[in-house]
Amino acid sequence: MEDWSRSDYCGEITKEQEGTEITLMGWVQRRRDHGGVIFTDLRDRFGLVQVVFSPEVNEDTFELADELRKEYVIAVKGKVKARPEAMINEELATGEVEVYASELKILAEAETPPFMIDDEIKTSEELRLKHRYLDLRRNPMQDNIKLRHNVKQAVREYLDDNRFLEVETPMLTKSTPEGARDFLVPSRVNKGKFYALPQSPQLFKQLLMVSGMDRYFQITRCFRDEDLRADRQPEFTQIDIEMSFMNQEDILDMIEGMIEEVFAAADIEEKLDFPQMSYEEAMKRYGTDRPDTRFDMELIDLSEIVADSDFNVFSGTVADGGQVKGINAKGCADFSRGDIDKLTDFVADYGAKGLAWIKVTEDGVESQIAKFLADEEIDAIIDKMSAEAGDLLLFVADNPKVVAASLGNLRLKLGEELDLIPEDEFDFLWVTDFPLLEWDEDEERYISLHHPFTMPKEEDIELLDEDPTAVKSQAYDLVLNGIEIGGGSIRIHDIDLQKKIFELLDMGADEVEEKFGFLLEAFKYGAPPHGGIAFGLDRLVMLLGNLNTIRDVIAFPKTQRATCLLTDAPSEVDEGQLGELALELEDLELD
RNA sequence: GGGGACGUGGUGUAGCUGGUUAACACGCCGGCCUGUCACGCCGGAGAUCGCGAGUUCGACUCUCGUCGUCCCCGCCA
Repeated sequence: MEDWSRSDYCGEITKEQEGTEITLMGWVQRRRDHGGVIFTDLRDRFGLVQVVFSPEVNEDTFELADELRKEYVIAVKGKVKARPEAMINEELATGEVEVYASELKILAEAETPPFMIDDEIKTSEELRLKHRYLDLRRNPMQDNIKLRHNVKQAVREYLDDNRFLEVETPMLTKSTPEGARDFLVPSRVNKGKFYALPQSPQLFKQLLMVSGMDRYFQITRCFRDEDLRADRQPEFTQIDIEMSFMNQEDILDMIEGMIEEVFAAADIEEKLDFPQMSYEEAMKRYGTDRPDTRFDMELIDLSEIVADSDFNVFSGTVADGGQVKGINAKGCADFSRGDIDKLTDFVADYGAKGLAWIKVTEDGVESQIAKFLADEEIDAIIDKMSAEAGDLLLFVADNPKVVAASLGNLRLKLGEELDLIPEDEFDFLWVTDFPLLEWDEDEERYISLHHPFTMPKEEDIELLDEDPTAVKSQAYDLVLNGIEIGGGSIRIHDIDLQKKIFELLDMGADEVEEKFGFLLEAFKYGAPPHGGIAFGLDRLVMLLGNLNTIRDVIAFPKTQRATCLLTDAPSEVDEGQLGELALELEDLELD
C-alpha cells in the first residue's frame, strides 16, 4: 500500500483515459465470475467502474480475484479500455469503459454485511442504525450527506459575502427557564452545580451584537431534552443568524437571498416566492401557524350561521364562546359511515368531541345533523363553503384551539389521502405578527410565544399593561410546505422594556437577576437594535431531499427513545465517575 | 405519561379457523462457465418464529406481560 497511490476515482473514469495506466481504490460492489474472466464493480464515493480480471492480463492477479467478495476493500492497477459498442452499459456513468486489472491488492477483507449496500433498501431502520456506517455507504444516504454539505457551503458563502462573521458560542452554558427541558452536565470542579447544553445560542448572539460584531452566524448544534418525532431529535443543527441595525423587512430580505442560494446549491431550479401572512390569518384559514399552502381546503367559519340554530351542539358552543368551523372535502360524498368514523377518531386525538358531516348530493343533503338544522341554515353553509354535489362537509364545534387543531390536522390528512398535495412544489410562507404572549392556564401566568427577548410591535407597546395578549410581536417564522424551517424576531435592546417583559412573565427581580442579569448588565453599555433568525438545518435538508425524517440527513441519529443503536448511548457509568461529580443515583428498578 | 402499527433463517416476506418435514425470494458457501453488468446453470448450509408466563394433549398461530423499532397525542419551535 505504501508504494501505491490512487490516481483516479472509480466513478470518474472516462473514455478519454483510454490506454492509460490507473490505480483505483475502493470497495467491491459485486463480483461476476464467468470462470475464464471475472468482472467486478468497484465503488468509491464518486461511483462505480467495472474492473475486469483476465488470465490473459495477469494470471496471478486473476487467481487472487477469485477471493474477492462483496465489500472487500481493494487497490487495483490497470489499463483503461473503451468497451466494444455492444458491451457499453448505458445504466452506468462509466459504462463506456472498463479497467483491465494487472495488479490487485486486498486491503481489507469484509464479512458479508447484514444488509446489502443497495440503493433500494429492504431492511428495517433499526438494523440500518445499528450498522450506520454501512447504511451510509448506500448512494441515497451519501446523496443526503452531500446535499447537507452543499447547503452548509451555500449558507457560509452567502453570509460571508454579506459580511457576516462566524462565531462559536459555548456548549457548556447556563440553564435557563422557559422553553424546552435542558440537558444538564454536572461540573466536577464546582460540585453540585450544572452546566446546560444550549437549546440555542440565543443569549450569546445577542451579546455578540452588543459586542459590535454587527452580523453573526453559526451553524451549530442545539439540544433539547424533549420527546422525539420524525422531525425532532434531541440534538439538531441550527443555522443561527443575528444582525444589528436591521428592521424586520431588512432581515427577511437578507434571508430570502440566502434561501435562494441554498436552493441553487441543491440544484432546484424553481422561482421562489416568499409571501407573508399574519399569524391570525394563518390560524383562521388553516388552523395552524405553519400552513401547508400547496393546497386549499381552508377552514370556513360557520359560527355566525349556526349561532341561533336549534342544533344545540352548534349554537351552544357558539354561545359559550366557541366556534363552529368546517372544511369541504371535495368529491368525498361517497365516504362510507366507516370512513367518516375513522376521521372522527382522528380528530378525537386533537380533542374534538365529534365530527359532524353533511354529504351534498344531486338530490339534496344527507347528514346525521340535517334534521336539527333549518333549511336556510343548510343553504347558507353550502353557500359559504362553496359546496357542490359530491362534496363532503365536515364540522367541528369546540373552543378555538380544538377547532383549529382538529380541522387543521384533518385538512392535512385529507390533503394527503386525496392526493391534493403537489409533491415537487416548494411553497414558502412567512408567518408574521405573532402574539407576544399567551396565557398559560396550568401555570396561571403569561408565557412568551417565541421567547422573552422578542420585541413587541412598536404600536402595541402601550397595550402591555391593559391587554398583554393583544400585543403583537416583531416575530416571524419561515414555513416551507407546512413545516417550520426557521423562526426569529427583532429583539428587545432596551433594558427597561426587557425588565417589563420579565415582570409580565411573572419572573421576580431576584430570578431575573440570577438567570438573565448578565444580559441586562450588557444592555447598560450600549446595545444596538438587533434581530435575527434560526433555521433548522436538518428540516431544511430533509425537505430539499424530499425525505420524511430528519434522521435521513443526520449521519448518526438517535432512535425515538433517544438512544444510539450504534454506540448504545446513553449508558451507565461507574461509581467512580459519579463520585467525582458528587452524584448519587436514586434506587432505580433495574433488572 | 397515553394511543396505534410491527417483530418468523443474514435480509425481505409467506404461514397463524392451534396439529407432525416452517415455505418463497434475495444473500451466503461449493462446483461449472471468457463478455457479464440484478450474469446464468447445478448442488448445499442456514430459523427452537423478539423474550417470559399462561391456556391446551399440543402454540409461530390464542391470552397476558415484557423488550425493541416506527408513527401520533401530550411535551417541544
